Formats: sequence, structure tokens, C-alpha cells
Amino acid sequence: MKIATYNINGVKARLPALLDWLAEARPDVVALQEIKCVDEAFPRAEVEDAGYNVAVHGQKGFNGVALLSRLPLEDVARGLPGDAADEQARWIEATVSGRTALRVCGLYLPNGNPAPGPKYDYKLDWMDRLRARAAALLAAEETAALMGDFNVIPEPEDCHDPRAWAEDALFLPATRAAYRRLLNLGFTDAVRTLHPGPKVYTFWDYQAGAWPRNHGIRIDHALLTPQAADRLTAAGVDAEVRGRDKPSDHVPVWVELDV
DNA sequence: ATGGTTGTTTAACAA
Repeated sequence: MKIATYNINGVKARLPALLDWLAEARPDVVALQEIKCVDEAFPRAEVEDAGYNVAVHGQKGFNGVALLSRLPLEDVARGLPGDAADEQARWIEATVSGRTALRVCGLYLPNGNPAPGPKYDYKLDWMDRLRARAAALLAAEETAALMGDFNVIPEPEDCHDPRAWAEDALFLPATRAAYRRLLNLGFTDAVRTLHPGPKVYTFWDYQAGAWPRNHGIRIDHALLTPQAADRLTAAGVDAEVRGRDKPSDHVPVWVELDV
């Protein structure tokens, strides 16, 4: 089963690009981030016509996540637990039952800039809540995948120029430490594991010719519980999508799991 | 050093 994550930066503006990519990449499950619309505005009919069930957790103007799946989406849950007052739409999870049940979590982790400040505090708080939910998945020995835009550059080799990112919320020591605490619970970074070299990027800024100069960063990740990692057969980044007309600033990241 | 771009929504804001 092919499971992907794709920050599409506005589903309305990106619908043709999304449908083109779905047709050629043929993922079984997709976690979308930054749909930037309310549930009712999601182009459900077009995506269903492409062969996907749809579960949406939207928000007006910003954020917003969704899950697409060829198989039914079971036990859908919306919103990251741990703060009833958090109204930002950044988390959705569901179970997809192939030969084995797979819990897919789609997440859009807060950007956190400018740091320091309230947005950065929110990011670190959100990462604490993410770690709690992730620990529960591990405790339940779930075959699960955390798929999303983590807004974290894990290591210096995950960006073109570490000095340029030194003060950024995506790369600050506290951000990397919080991400490491999550990984060290027992998750496998699928892309890093199968593509250990440098220059594996998933985001290129729209500005300053970042794409033609390959000034990218790796911030979209697929983290697997041990039960899922045991079934990992392939992983990749569809970087060429970034060079097309009207692209998102992110590109799809995917894993193949024998489930 | 600074600015550069895009999407949503309509003057900023977020990224």
C-alpha cells in the first residue's frame, strides 16, 4: 500500500495539480495539508471521481487537513488531543484496512515563526501534544504512520544552508530537540532510512529562485511505528512536481508498506 | 543587508 503526504498550499488553487499527481502516482492513501478551506468547500466530488474516499478537517482561509483513500476511511478522528481550546485544523487520523489495519495520521505541525514569541510557544506546545498521541500509538502497538508537514528540519544535511536557517523556528535547537524526543520514542523516519544521503528536500520557497538553485529543506516526513517500519518496502519524494506549472511549494512524500 | 512569491481574502496575514 502506497501512503503519501502532500502539503498542497490551497486545494482550490491546486486541484488540477492534485488530480494530475493522483492519476500518475496512484497512491492508496494521501494526507493533505494546507487545504485552506472549510469542509463544505473541499472539492469532494472531483476527488471522489478520481477514486478516493474523503475525510476533511477544514478551516476558513488557513491550515486544514484531509485524508484521501481508495479503501474506506474508518474511525476518523479530527483534532490533536490535549487542548480543547485549540481551534486550528491540523490533525486528522483514520484506519485503512488492507490485509492489516493501518492507522494513518495526517498532520500539519505549526510553523512557529517568528521565534521567540506566541507562535513559537504554540508550536512547542503542539509538539508536546503530538508526542503524547504518538506515545499512545506505540503503547497500543499500532501499525501506524505519522504523515505530514512537520515544519521541522531534523538535521543540518536536511537543508541547503544550515546558517541561513539557524534562527528559524523550523531549525532552532528546541524544535530539533522536541522532534528528536518524538523519534526516540521508537519511530522510523522512512525517507531518511531508505535515502540517507544529503540533498533530499521536500520544500522550496517560492522566492529568490529556491527551486532552480535547489535551495530546499526536508520538512515533510513519514514516521512509522515499529509495526509499520517492519513492513516498509520503499519510500520517496516526488520532487519533479515542484517544477510544474502553478506548483505547491511542497512536494509529495510517500512510503510503500506491505500491509 | 534586503527582497524576493503565493494563496486566501480583499489589506493584511501566513508561510
